[in-house]
Amino acid sequence: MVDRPEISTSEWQVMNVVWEKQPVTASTIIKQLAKSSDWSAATIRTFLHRLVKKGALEYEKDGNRYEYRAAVTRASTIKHASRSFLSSVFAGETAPLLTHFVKSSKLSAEEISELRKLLEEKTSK
Amino acid sequence: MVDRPEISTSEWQVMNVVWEKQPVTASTIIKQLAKSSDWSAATIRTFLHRLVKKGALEYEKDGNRYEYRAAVTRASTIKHASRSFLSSVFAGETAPLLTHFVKSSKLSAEEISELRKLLEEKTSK
DNA sequence: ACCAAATAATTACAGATGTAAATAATCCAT
DNA sequence: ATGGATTATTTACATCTGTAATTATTTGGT
Repeated sequence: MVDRPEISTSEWQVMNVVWEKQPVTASTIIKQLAKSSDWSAATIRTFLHRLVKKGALEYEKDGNRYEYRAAVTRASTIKHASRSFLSSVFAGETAPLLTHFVKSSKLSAEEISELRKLLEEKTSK
Repeated sequence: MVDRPEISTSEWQVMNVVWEKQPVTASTIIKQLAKSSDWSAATIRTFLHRLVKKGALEYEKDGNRYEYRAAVTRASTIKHASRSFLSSVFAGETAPLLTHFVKSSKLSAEEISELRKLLEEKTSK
């Protein structure tokens, strides 16, 4: 927890697959990412290698392949990235950030009432 | 508008000062950033130079110094950065993003009711 | 036991970024 | 007009990123 690994945007794509399917092999990840990207298999393997080096992923050998799994939780990684996004892009001001995303997003009725409930709780608290 | 300049996190610090104070000289920016960073003057001048090259800033000569001003609006730059943050960190899902930031933020009563109003409008729409 | 196939590790290389120092151009005060 | 100060431009350099290709290692099948 001392120094968090910085995850690049490409690496986030990979991490998102791992968090969803772990433990998971490289070839499964490659197959999955083929749907949403046009990276070659070699490129994705490079990302995996770098993520291991950064301490964001770890693996266990299973025959000649690796079973990858996340070494950091999605929640804590999101928290870190969000903090830094908030601080640079919105100069640390949360309300404008929320306003921006509320305005620019499509939300279902359920999502909206869920968020309103959350805000309500914050008021009384 | 063809290809948006990518603004790095350090460069965001500089842009935020420019948007707030433009038109503004390098030395004013340096003075301002001294409060929140420990960059040397040379470093900040490098950022200014790169931002001009990227087309994010422009300047007008005033004697031997420049008056910098933004060449892109804050709103459009925020929109761009937010889209890419949403897509990589929250896998494109806005509701979890909003939940995260609502939960992790301190909001004043006014801000909360403002946001609730915004959400309400979205419902009826 | 050996070979084709799969996997992982190493190497490559250009552009971006963080961080500045060195150099060149310009201006103000004397 | 000149020299010190200020500003901008150029150069530096290591690390990170995007994007692979090349090489080495392992393994399952015959």
